[in-house]
Amino acid sequence: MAGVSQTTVSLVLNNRADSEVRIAPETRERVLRVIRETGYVADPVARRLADRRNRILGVFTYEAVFPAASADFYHPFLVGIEECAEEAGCDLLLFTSGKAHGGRRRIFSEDSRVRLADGCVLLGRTIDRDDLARLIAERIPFVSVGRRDDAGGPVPYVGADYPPAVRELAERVVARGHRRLAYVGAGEGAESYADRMRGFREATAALGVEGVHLREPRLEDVLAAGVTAVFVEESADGVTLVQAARERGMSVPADLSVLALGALTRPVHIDIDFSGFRIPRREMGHRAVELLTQVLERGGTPQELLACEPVEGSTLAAPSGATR
Amino acid sequence: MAGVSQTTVSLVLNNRADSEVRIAPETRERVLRVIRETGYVADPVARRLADRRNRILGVFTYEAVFPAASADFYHPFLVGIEECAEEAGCDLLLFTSGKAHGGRRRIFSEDSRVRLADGCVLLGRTIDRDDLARLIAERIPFVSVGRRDDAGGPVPYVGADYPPAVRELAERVVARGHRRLAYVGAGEGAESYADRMRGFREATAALGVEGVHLREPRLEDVLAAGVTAVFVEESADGVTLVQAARERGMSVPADLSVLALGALTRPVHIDIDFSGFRIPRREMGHRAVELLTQVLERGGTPQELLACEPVEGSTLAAPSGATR
DNA sequence: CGAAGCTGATAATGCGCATTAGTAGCGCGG
DNA sequence: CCGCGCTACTAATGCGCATTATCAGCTTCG
Repeated sequence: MAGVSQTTVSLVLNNRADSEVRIAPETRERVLRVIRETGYVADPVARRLADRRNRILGVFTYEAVFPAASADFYHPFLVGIEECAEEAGCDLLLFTSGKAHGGRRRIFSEDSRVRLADGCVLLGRTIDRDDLARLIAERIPFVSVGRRDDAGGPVPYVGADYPPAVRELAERVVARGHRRLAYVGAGEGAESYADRMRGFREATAALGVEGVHLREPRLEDVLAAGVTAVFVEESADGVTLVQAARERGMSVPADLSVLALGALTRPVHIDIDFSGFRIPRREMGHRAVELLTQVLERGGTPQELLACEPVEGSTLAAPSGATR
Repeated sequence: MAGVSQTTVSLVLNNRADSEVRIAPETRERVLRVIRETGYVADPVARRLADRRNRILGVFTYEAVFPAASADFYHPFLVGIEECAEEAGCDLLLFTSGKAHGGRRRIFSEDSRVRLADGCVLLGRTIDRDDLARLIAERIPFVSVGRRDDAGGPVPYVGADYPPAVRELAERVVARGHRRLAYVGAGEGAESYADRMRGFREATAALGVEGVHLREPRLEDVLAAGVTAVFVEESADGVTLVQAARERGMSVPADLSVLALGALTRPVHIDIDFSGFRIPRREMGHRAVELLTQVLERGGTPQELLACEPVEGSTLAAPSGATR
């Protein structure tokens, strides 16, 4: 329509004005006019095929992203991710098609589309080690939200810095007079759990107080252990304990302090203002995309830990028989 | 690696067993083995370029999808969309890159990527008419969530059926003894607003009662109009009115009934159990994707309205001076 | 006045796949 | 022993773009 070759259109479209390439102003204008009139837009697919870049960032989650179940937990990450993607002028591709394979989503499924994106962000409490190893081996650019142990090589991530957060929390707790603390939760499995547990162990050791590990949120166990403050890995467990305590006529935090370590991945009606700390979820999502774009441009394997913000809350008090 | 041509690999990969194509079992097995060993996956981009189909559905929203502001409102739609996309084995592409152009996102921006997806779902209270017209003109498959007026042709959509919902609600209200009702809100601009208003007008006419239209949620205006029941287009306005009424010493619903017409697009701390109806948001999202896949296969311009479910709530009562 | 230099554009190529049009190899009938 | 019909593959082509190499037309300079 403009009487020029496809090459010229491509040149004009991409606004190439290098010294290498020259386009007469009038020709350029003519092409632009036709583009405006027809509203032509280059097919992003072909574009991507040709220049191996499409400004699409993939987002892979092991759990469904939206479903109410874990929505409250994942939502903030996504807010950060979308925020940064918009700033970077990228679209987001949600890998929702990875049919649950054996009850669990896998990145590399039958007909994986990971490669469609320039790179991707991984979200989830745990991520399949084999998938991680393969991402690294195949040099697919990605950044994990949440620290990950090496998987056949260092994994790029943006995590929450749990150990210091748990330590500081423990200091606050011990400063209130508590001497026997408990950690409730698995303390392993996911890196985030292991990190919390590590912080707990380090803290009790450094502060010279007792540290008990209980896998299940059973109040009897807590009481039997003579513990006055409980660190719950999952806030949902905290809710369980608080309710059990109240039913038993105990008062929180007067008779038992409960500290939440940030996570709330299980759906639960919660109206308890837990003392503990806040995982900087939005910031993590945002930073993950930032690092991903950086990886795409310059490569590398960035690893960052973001600090958790202490939350005063109302479930921490001095132990009942405290003698300051 | 398998000693066969690219064509053969393609054939095996796509599991083509037509009568047209034949592959010796042993050859097929050999290729499959190599595929398993190397973990090869076909590049979805090239695939899309070659067969013009990539099982990616675009989602365009005029407001940011996740941000807390309107999150509570859009979230349910997305839940439904993701749900159905997963069932259909499609990935979702969120067009987040449509930089706010004049404060508002546009589908066809500088470098639009709409075409990357097989088709797309549109979300938002209002959608630019020109964008709609262009989608139709360019035959880009799409389905709008929310009814839309024609835009140079019929628009495919899944909407909420407001008129009957508002009428039924009005009947409940009138049955309680109310004779002077008010509609608070724009009543125009977006189709969803116009539809509510239409239902309101039809209802008051059919029921033979007074129907006042107030654009702003000002309690004085409501009282001045001698109205006993208010239909609020936006729940946020309902909150405003209820608070104003309470500050004035009035009781809701004893002194004033407030009916919410489903929408809550503005962020507001709400703990009022409004009487009114529920927009089937999740269902709309789900159905939109369903229709989109249908359009992709067979074409057409489906238009559907889903019923709103009545919500009993606690802001509807007989008017104070009711004489049944 | 011919060659070198520059300008402004184009033909050709490749990206990784699906698809179409063949084409070897082989058994079999005549 | 030639040709026909099958089977089981492969060569070639196109998708829509970015990129590279190339080229035609003009200036300018010696």
